[in-house]
Amino acid sequence: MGRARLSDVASAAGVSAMTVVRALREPHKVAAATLARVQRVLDETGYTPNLIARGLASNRSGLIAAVIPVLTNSLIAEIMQGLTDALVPSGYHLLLGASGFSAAEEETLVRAFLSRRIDGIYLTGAVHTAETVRMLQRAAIPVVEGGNLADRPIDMMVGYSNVDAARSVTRYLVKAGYAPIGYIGAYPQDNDRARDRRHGYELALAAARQRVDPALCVETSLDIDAGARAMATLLGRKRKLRAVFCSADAIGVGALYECQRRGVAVPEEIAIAGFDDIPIAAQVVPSLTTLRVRRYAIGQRAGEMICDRLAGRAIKDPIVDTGFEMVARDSA
Amino acid sequence: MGRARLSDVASAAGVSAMTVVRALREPHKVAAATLARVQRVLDETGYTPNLIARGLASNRSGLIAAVIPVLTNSLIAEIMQGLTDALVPSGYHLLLGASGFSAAEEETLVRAFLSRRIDGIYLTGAVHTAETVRMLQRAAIPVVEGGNLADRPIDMMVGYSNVDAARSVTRYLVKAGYAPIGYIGAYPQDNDRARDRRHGYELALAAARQRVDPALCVETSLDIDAGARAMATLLGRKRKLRAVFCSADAIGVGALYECQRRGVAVPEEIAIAGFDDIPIAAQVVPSLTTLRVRRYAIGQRAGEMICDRLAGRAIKDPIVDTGFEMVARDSA
DNA sequence: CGCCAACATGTTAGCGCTTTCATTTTGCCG
DNA sequence: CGGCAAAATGAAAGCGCTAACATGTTGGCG
Repeated sequence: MGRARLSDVASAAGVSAMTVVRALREPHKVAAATLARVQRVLDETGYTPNLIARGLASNRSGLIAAVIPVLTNSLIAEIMQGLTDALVPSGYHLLLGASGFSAAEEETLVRAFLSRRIDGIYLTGAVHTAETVRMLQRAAIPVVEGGNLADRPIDMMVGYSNVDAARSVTRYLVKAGYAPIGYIGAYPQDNDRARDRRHGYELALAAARQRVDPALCVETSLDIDAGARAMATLLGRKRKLRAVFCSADAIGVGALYECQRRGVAVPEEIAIAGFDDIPIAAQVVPSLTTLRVRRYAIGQRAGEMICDRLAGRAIKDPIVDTGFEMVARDSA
Repeated sequence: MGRARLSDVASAAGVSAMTVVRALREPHKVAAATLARVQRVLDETGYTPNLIARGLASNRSGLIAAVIPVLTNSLIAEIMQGLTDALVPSGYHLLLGASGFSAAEEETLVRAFLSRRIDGIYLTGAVHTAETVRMLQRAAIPVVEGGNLADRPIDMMVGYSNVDAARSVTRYLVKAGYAPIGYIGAYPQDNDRARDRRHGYELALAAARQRVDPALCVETSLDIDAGARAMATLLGRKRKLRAVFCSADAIGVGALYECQRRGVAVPEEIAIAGFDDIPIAAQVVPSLTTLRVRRYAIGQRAGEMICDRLAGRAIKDPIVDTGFEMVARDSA
């Protein structure tokens, strides 16, 4: 590995470089005897093509980048797993960058990745800096924005409507007769998904002619502890509260635990609904009512779209809605 | 981006390519007036170096690969976050591959990554195919095996002893007076960590002169559901059982829930100890006694070691033990 | 048995950068 | 103010591959 070059193989086999290339990529175009000879040298030398040189000559790196907020979010990780699973069979590899929820950091990463002449890119969410968008358009590579749907994608988009999904969950609580319904969600800065979920919550309340009470809404970070603290805050406000929509299951589970610790019965005193259907949601007692989203499919579809475009296949629809479904359980 | 070449910038600024390169990388070696002129052209054209061409010419890709079993394991994701955080400031980027717990698939990925002329690589665990090891040694790049400690690393190694860690947890149960102590762990195929943890469990029992009863040991997959089912299996065997060591918190939490559902009091009737200290371990009721490992630090340290080596800095010790600590909570 | 497809193979010219060495210019001192 | 070291700049030769075109070699048929 590493040492032998194409030309080494060629001269060892007594042929030209092109013949080796053909033996590698279009064996049927090479005479059987030649093929066998080249094949043998290939095996002996353990030749591995230098993809850097190939990239320079062919102007394709074979690299697909993905910029995600953090690697440690298991929901995003599922999308990435789908993405890489779709990419690798076509010979592409995944270049991963973490932006830490910062659009500026995302821009820095995108710039660096374009320097590497990536063939395509996956971005999380639909909100990016103007410069990010400009660079990507100028690069004219396949771009998929994933995890949310919006009106004007840079190029392609696959996900679901966070507004509609959050509205569905909230409507579910409304129809179950709960009122008033509070909200615990993630901080919305630099994060269109969080913002959209809150928006969906508000739309559902408005449709039901319930008023949005700011005192019943808390925004916090996205983990179990934070969910527990937020629930404590809400309960501490001594306002009437019958149900809470948590814009992420991690938060919902934390809220549930906080209720347990305080002896608040769920759903009898306070109903809780989450969002995401993480594995633990089905296991907690009471099990968490939530909304399921097809995360792996999002990544996989995104990967397919990028591969299709790079292979010159037409994309039927640049915006793919992967949908969602309510999962009614015991907590609401 | 993408259009302007180094030579374009050079001719626009009326200098040679080399001067532009120096302006970019060693500005102090360029006369102030020239520097300003080049700088202006650089800004105007928005020049971005083509890292593929650089890679070919300099024989360094700037890419560090990591091969992990799956992206969706949040523990591994934390390691990856540490890794990328350590790499990016030095200008390296993370190329990620998922082997699906298969050593053969790992080998395929390593081969492909070597084709891309990666500058370094992180591998999960200490067990790899002979061919993987051979290729890596031949490539002579920094290699870090992470997440476990073993005797003969390919190159460098950072992690903790899964044997010792599992022994610590089991010993904790022994000292608390529980007996007999059962075991629920992950399938050990192609996974040295799982194997080592079971080994640690057995060593601790042996040290305490308790016998290892195969009927009290279950191996399963690594998630909450599986943990619950495994606990059900164990309870269904109608053997005396006082405590269970679960080789992963996901399994432990599942086991805990199964006990709750069956009305088995934890820790009064059965004590449960986990491994990993995932976020939810502190939140479940009763909170899970477990063992904490410095995952982010493992990735970060691995990244630093790779960067150090590539920068020509000496590595004091090629094997770094990041240690572990018992976290005593309520479940055992 | 000669000729032309169809097949098989080779040649040439880069891709955009870095590396190495060569050359020119400047500054300083006796 | 000549000469030399140091500073500033440039020229040439690839890195290992691919793309596009060119050439050579068969075999089948009239």
